[in-house]
Amino acid sequence: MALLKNLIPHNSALSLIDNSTSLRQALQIHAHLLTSGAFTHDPSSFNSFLSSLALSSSPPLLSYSHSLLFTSPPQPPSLITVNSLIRAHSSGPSPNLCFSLYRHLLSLSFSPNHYTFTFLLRAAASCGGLLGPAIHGALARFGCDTDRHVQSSLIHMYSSVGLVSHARVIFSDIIDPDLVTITSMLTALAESGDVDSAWEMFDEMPERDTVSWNAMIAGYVHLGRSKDGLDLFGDMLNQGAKVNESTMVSVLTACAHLGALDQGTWVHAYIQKNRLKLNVTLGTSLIDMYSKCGSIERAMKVFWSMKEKNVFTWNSAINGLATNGAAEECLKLFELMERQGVIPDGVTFVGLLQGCCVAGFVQKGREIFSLMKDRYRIEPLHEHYGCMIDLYGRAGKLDEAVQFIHSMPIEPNVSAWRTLLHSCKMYNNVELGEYAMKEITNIEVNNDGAHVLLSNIYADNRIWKGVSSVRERMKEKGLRKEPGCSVIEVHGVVHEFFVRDKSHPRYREIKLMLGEVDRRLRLAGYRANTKEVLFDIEEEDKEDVLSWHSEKLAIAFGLVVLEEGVEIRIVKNLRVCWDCHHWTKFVSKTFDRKIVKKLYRTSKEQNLPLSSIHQRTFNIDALKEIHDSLHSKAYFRKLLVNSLI
DNA sequence: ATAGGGTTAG
Repeated sequence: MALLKNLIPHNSALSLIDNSTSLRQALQIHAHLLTSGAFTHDPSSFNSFLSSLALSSSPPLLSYSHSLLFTSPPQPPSLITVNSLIRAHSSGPSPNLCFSLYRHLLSLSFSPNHYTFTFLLRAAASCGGLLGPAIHGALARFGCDTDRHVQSSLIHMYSSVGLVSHARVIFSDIIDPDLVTITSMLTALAESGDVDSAWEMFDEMPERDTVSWNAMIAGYVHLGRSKDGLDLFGDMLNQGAKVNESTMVSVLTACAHLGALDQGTWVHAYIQKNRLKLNVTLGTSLIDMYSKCGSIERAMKVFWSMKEKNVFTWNSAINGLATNGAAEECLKLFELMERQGVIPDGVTFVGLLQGCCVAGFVQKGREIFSLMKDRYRIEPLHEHYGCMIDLYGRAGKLDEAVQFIHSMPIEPNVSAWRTLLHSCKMYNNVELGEYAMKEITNIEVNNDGAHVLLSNIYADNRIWKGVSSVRERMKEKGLRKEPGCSVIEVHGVVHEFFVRDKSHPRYREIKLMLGEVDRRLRLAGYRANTKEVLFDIEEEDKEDVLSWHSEKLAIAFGLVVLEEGVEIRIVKNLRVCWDCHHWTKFVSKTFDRKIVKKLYRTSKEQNLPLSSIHQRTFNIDALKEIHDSLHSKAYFRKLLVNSLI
């Protein structure tokens, strides 16, 4: 035994500790260090031991290290040791422990330093709490407010608690801001919604690195300006900036929002070609991109290939299956998730409930809802209640939907009533629709979507008085229907069409194609259904109103430019009207095309067009080329050059 | 024997 002790000097014992070390192993190492006399021989080694445990990024070891601080140590802890513990907690599961450690540190009569405060600020940012300003005061007292690391952490903290103006003040006090502080300010601006100011800052930066590019791209993508994000990514490659995993995550998110499968596929190939590490986050983004672009098979292929998965990964797959109509598989995957001991969260249940909803599994949906509350102790949020209302509503169980709303322990929000209103539209229930509308206007007077829905319900039931009175009301309130917008990606380029949009450079061909479609559909027995048109008619010229809907323009464009047999994928911001749905089915059959439509809309994007620029025509030949020869930056550059033509 | 900015799901 004595021999063994000599064989393992304590510094190698410490280097044994990493995040795979179990608590049991840590205890053994601790015992070894104690019995070998390491701590008495070299008192500072106790501090090293505590730090190693804290920095192992393993929560149990961190707790153990934390508790040892309060036993009678062979030597008082050093400032560095306490700092290490604070640092570990700041990015660990309980960041609020940082603050009690800080008090402990003061009670030991230490003076906290810059290190201490950067960690504390990080903790305050992630707690989202009110402690940030207090820490700001404290660090000023200790004279740490001129330290760059502290300054950028302050900006980050104020931004994360929603106080951009404070972040601005900090920034303006920095005499000579560097790359990092500018990036941190840029991010703060973007997160506050002021992406244009962020851009200004980015544009004027004397130098940029990968992180600043990433911050700007992410800023656009988060605000729903995905197309701008992709364009900026193009610029990034063009300028030869180094791209990394984070870049790709944002770019894939943009592709997912735009339904840009070709670009997403290109990014996937780029990742492989450039040996970027397919970490959990990146893998999850890929799953999400593929499933949002309608390619659930490829999404699941990525899912199964991933060795490490977290709850995000599972949620993306479950959600993808649900929204792609694979409810059975979605429920099966959830069972597997449970068997593998992954704890589901609220988002998991949104996916599961949506799966049940589209498949019409009412009873299963009820069970899932109870499982969430009773077994997993997850308090349902508006989203979950919304799914349940939709579940009943779509299944035609309107009474149950209403009862469910009335039994909600939280105040139903606008979207709860709107979901009900939507079911009323599906099942022609005027009376209940009026009731839902009343509730909606009690909460929010100006809801354009709800007005349009109610008007359509009246129109369906030929209650013209109702139609005109809703229209009147909208006019009074100055409400306008949000313009419909559809995007289609063709050979890696996103094209955007608004309702009644004539601005596309190939509009003539589109119009001709619409005529051709019209002719062939008539032969096939299609008759336009005008009952949902009424809303648009007053601003309309005599031309065929229905053919102006944005998805028809987009599909016609797809027919013009896409090779035969290539599927047409459309992403739309508003509900697809009955006629368009019907029309699409006919086109799909008559032209023998697979057509996939997705509804995509986030609250952030509500009043924004899906992008600001369209009409860019890249000249790529076929998707397979993307896989074969185009794995390089040069390829993307080529796209951009072509786009300028 | 410790620092700052960027990345995922509804």
